[in-house]
Amino acid sequence: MTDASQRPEARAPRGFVDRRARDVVAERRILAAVSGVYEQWGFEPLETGAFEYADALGKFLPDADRPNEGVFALQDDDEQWMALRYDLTAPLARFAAQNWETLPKPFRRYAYGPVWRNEKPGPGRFREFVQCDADTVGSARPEADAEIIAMAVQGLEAAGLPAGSALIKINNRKLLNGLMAAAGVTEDAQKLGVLRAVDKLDRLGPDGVRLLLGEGRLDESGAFTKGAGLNAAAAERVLAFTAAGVGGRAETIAKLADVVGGSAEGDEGLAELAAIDAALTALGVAADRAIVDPSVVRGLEYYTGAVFEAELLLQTTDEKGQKVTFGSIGGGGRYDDLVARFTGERTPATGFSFGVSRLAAALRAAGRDAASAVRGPVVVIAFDQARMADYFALAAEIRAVGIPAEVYLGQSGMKAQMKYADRRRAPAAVIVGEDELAAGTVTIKDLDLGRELASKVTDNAEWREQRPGQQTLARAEMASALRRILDAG
RNA sequence: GCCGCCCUAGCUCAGUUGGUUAGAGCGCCAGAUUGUGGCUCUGGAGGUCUCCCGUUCGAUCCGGGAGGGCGGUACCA
Repeated sequence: MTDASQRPEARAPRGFVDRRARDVVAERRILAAVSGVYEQWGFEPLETGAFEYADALGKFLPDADRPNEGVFALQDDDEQWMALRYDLTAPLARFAAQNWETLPKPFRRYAYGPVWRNEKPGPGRFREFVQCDADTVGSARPEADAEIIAMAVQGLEAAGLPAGSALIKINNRKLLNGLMAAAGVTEDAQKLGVLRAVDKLDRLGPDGVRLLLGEGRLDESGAFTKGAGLNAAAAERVLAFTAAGVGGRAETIAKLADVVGGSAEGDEGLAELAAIDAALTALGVAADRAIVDPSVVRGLEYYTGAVFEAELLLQTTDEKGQKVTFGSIGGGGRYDDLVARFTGERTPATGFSFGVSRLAAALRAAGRDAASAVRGPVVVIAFDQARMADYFALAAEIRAVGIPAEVYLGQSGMKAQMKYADRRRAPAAVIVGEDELAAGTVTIKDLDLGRELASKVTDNAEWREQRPGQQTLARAEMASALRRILDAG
């Protein structure tokens, strides 16, 4: 035995979670359903490695001083920095650039897998999480955006979200760019400041955003956030723009034309939105599934045109009775410059990604995971260490009819074995001792039924006498009896 | 990253105005119960009171630092 002070503490690194059967099964179901939809739309699966060379991942280049800023990075034996991918878009851009010659173009692929971010974890925010992503590389058509949106709607519903509980909000960066150009904002840093301010609209409201568009904002904790430095008139124009969303897509687009029309870039964005609207309508996606919302901007720099965000409309209460709004569950947009980083050639691309465990949490809140309670196998009680061969034969017989089964392999007595079966959430325990062996019978205990019956019995002697949920029958009838128990459950 | 609050058993928390053996409930293990998960009773295991340094005759308690957690804020490719 090692000295206690030398023993490692059994704990997972912060921001990394262990997921047990219930969560694993739920996420697998989501991925299977969404993959099915994506493949039906002609998107092929693609898997790339967890590591990329750091320079391929984008602007956060690890340097010797701060190699792990934002990403988990390490140096290969040839001294090159490599880093765990932080999303699935950057690896796609790298893959597309590397294989561009031989790929069918436009290239349509979906991917899912873990991504890693080296940043402060929070509630519902981890340093490792699973993303699912679909992109079209090599098509500048607005229809490519529309198709991604329509497919996302269908994918989320296939995963189990109740129809209409998610809404895709669509906007176009070119509108805001046109607006800012008209207001005399040309500097990139200031543009980014405007985007970030607008991105906080849902949290801070118009008044908070007005401060951030101007000089800056002092929050409750006393921290000051520097604003984008717009003059009052320009700030009001931006706010008016973000508030221009109305019901229907076409109506919103018409209204936006009044606000941003006239600038070349703004008109381009309007034309793209109109084309997306037309394609969505043709694809059968109505305004109850996807709307145009000018307040959606997404904080990321690399989007060049259409941007979209999937918002959950579900509102539920958590275990403390607090109201919980799920909010954004995924997003995406058009990024026409990402592949060009490698090839030097502008390659239009658009995509959508969502967090798989976040969607799983949403489904749970929506009460859509009832069926995912994970059952254990039928447990064959190991009564007598000398009769293991008999128990294995029983278990094999049960498996042969398609029911998961296992023989208890611990050392404990029968009481502990029953407890084990209970904890495994086994539907039934199979008990074969001396009596049953001699009589050619098996005793089967329906654990769910037993639990229910036992709750009504308070007297111990009576409980022992009743053996609730238990039946003894000929061995030949074992499989069909178990089948009945499973079907009833 | 910045600001605030917090850290005592596996979990939720008492407690010591600085004093010798730190508690409860739940959970866990076992027995009562020839071969039965529940109930009841009995017993048991489990803690360097987050860590390090300082003050003190003496620190889980006071001071400083570190780590971790929670909330806000920033960032989020």
